[in-house]
Amino acid sequence: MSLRHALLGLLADHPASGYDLLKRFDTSLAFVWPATQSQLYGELKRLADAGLIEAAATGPRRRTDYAITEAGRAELAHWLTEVEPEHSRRNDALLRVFFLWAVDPAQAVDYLEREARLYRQFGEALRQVADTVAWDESGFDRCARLALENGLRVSEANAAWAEWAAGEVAGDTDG
Amino acid sequence: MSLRHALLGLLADHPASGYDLLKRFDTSLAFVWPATQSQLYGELKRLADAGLIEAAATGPRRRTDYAITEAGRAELAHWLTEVEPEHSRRNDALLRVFFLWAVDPAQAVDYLEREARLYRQFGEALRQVADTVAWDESGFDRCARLALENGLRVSEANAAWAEWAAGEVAGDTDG
DNA sequence: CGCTCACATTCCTATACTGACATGTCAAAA
DNA sequence: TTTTGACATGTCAGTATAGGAATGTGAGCG
Repeated sequence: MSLRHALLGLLADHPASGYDLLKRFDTSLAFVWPATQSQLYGELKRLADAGLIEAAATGPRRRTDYAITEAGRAELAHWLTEVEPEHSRRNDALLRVFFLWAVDPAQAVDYLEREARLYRQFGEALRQVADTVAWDESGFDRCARLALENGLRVSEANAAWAEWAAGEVAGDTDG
Repeated sequence: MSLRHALLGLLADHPASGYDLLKRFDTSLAFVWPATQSQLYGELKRLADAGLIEAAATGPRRRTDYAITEAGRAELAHWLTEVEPEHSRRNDALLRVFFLWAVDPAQAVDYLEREARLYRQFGEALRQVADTVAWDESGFDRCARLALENGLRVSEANAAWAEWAAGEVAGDTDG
């Protein structure tokens, strides 16, 4: 149910329509919580039913701007401070590592080197974002930079690990 | 659909019943791909229908041992070498970081310090596993150790990040 | 004016996942 | 003998997620 709170968080910053929110998702939150349009509109409706947001204005093309309510802000704060985050561990790329023994060592090394490249590329992409976005000193941007730094560090750790692991597998084969 | 391939991978090692697989999941793969018993039995049935595994023996209490078929081994190798892993980014704990501006700086620092502690604890737990498991030189155990090393490095990176981020937020408040 | 494109929302199907519940078997202890 | 507990599998309802089709609106341009 994190989508629910992600939307609350964005609306706590300022009112927006479903369409706006979708774009903001794609540019900032997609790295940590991708969402599709059908999910998003459905969740907005449920949030409105629950009184956590309300339709604040309607524009052209049935555009509906939603604003967070007091109840919504309370729910957001509650989620941030009192609800234990799920440290979900689902990791497709790492799951495969458990089964690399089932293929040739050369293929295993290929896999790990490929992973290393992907992590490096991802780090590069994040660095691009860091350099090109016009960050301001708003709370949202400050926090986004903290999250981005996490991405940089974790992708670096993963890349270094994958290179090390490739060396391990290659070493076992030689020795 | 990674569960499907996780089961194939375990059965590629040696035949096992659903119950065995469930236990193996809980002890080794749960860190990267948790699965419930209902999912697991359902998937076994589908794998058998697809001809990727077959019921090899039946024991007491309706126990059914499944074995991987040649088609199953081919599918596993295909998945490992040719199917792009999903670098799923869903991260509840990091999502919250985007919205920490919505609570008091002190609460934000609390959140980040708590995260740091959790990552350190998780690293400790992994180190415990590394030290207590009787690792052998089988392919499976070697690969499991590679995966475990990933956990150690990534949790260390996350812990260091969280401590740094807590400092950043605290620094902003003072300055 | 008519065209096109970006805007904006709704609905649909299918699969994945969670958590709980239901059913039954066998071995060994009390 | 009864009971307990580990073994072993199956089903169900509810929710989450993916991905795409369908629908319609308004602004700008030739």
